[in-house]
Amino acid sequence: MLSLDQLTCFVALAETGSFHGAAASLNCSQPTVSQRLRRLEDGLQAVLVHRGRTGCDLSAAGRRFLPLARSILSIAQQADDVVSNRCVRLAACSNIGIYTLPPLISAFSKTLENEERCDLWLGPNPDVYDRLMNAQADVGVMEWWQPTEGFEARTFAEDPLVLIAPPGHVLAVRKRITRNDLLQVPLLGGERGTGTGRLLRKVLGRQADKLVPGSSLGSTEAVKRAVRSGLGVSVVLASSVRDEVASGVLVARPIDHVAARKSFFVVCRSDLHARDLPRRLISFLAQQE
Amino acid sequence: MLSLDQLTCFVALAETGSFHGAAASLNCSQPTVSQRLRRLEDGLQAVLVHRGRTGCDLSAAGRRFLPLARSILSIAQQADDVVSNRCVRLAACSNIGIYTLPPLISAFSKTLENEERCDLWLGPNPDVYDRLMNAQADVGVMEWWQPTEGFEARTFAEDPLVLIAPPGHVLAVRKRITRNDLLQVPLLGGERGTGTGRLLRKVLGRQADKLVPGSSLGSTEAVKRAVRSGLGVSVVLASSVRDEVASGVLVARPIDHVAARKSFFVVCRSDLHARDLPRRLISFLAQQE
DNA sequence: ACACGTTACGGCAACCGTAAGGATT
DNA sequence: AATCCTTACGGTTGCCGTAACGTGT
Repeated sequence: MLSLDQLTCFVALAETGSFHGAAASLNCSQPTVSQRLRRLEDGLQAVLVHRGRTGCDLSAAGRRFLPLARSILSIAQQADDVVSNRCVRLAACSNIGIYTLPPLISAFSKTLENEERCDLWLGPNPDVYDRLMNAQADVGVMEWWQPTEGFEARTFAEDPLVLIAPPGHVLAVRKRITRNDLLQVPLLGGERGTGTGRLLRKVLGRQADKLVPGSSLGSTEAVKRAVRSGLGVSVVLASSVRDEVASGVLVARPIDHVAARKSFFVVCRSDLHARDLPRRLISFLAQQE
Repeated sequence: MLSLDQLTCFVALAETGSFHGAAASLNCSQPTVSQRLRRLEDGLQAVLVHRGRTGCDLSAAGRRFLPLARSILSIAQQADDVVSNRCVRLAACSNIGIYTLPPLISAFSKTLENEERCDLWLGPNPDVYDRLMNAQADVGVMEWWQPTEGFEARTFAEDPLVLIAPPGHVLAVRKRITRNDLLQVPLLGGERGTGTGRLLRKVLGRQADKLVPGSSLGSTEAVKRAVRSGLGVSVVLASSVRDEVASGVLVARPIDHVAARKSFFVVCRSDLHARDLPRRLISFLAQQE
């Protein structure tokens, strides 16, 4: 029966390339290494390591097995941190996770005790939801949220939306942008199915149909590149173009509309205590707002 | 020290909701369940299960731990199959994996002995490459391949490219489609960065610039839907529209050009034996060609 | 009295380290 | 002779099952 000692031993053996080396790195006697590997091989009914006089190397089966062994050990490693709540596992989606969250997490990490960690995972919104449900994440940061028994969500207002244009563009010199302005220029990005697209449609109402079709670029990075190349203008979150605006390759202009801010949800289980790491993270985010 | 028995026990406990139930499902005595869980909790230094008189339920730490326990057990389960080569792990990318491979795999599975399996994983081309390198996949099916020490690749010719149009379209009644035809109609999809787009550019040469821009729809499914709605025509792999052509919602026409076939690579480690499952899979694919 | 989980204890098997053995350079 | 892995053996520990115990319904 597969044991963690056996796996550790096998991995050490693969890394050091010798039984003596493995024994040294594991602080145990060398026959113990032999025995552990033997039991492992007996259990799996396969030869994992070819013993040569000058060290040893993995068999084909051993090579296939190595990544599995590493995975198991890595998860077992996580276990300690996860049960003792020394680690907040944050799952976030798309733009929020890419642009807004990193600096906040970085700041939050500085407030942590020793041994405490904060892990960020990025993925599409439905996957974030799944991770919360499966307890693979402690906190979810999402563009939409379906109220769910046992969980609570807090709404945060994100950066305002801004219009971006290449320097020298007609709209780049205006102080502010109105709804009508948006409808009169070809707008890149903002396709259906993205958070920004959904918000744009809400701001523009029925007139949203006038948005130039066929301009689905898929990612904010693609949109930024397209605008820089002079293909048109677009509407994105202010924080996503901070660098480009600072360096002058893009111009950003605020948009005249109250709803022109995107909000996001921060979700966690409702049975957490106030001193738990996930709650402390959420409080921290609330303070920063 | 975390053992698999302890994990199995914990999962059974979570599923049955009682120590007796777990003991029954594990075919062991009930005090053994108590003991295993006790050791597990001691090892993790946390209470995982709240004992009540009427069954028991997981603590917060227990809920966080459950998915980790399941992951470890699931990987450990795979281990047997993987080392004994009773399981080919196939990693494939995009369209090939979605449209071309499933029927082939289904046919191959019928030739397998008892207890043998074939797992398919889908992801972007670079991830397929990574999986091969990390030995997380035995066979890779890819759109491009960078020759790599220790691996060998075989080239396969895939289905021809066809032009698809809605029934009644001007091009839908033509027998064959020429290069010039392609340049004179708005073409949906085929954006840069996709395999089809790359091939189209190769077929059309410098004239590829005439392709209608801004029509990046992201997925073949999106392209098919757009064509069905009458937004335009497109070029896709024949096998990806087999169903739609059969049911009459789309019309497919062959394209007059020798290079209008996409090729893909099937890759495996070069140190495999002929009777190994991955080699048998590759031979099978070669026969079907 | 019953249902459910814990504690107590005897026996077996697993595991480790020391020491000796075998093979190759 | 030296290096490297394997085998052999004794002692300790861990783990299981039976049996007895405590406690709520």
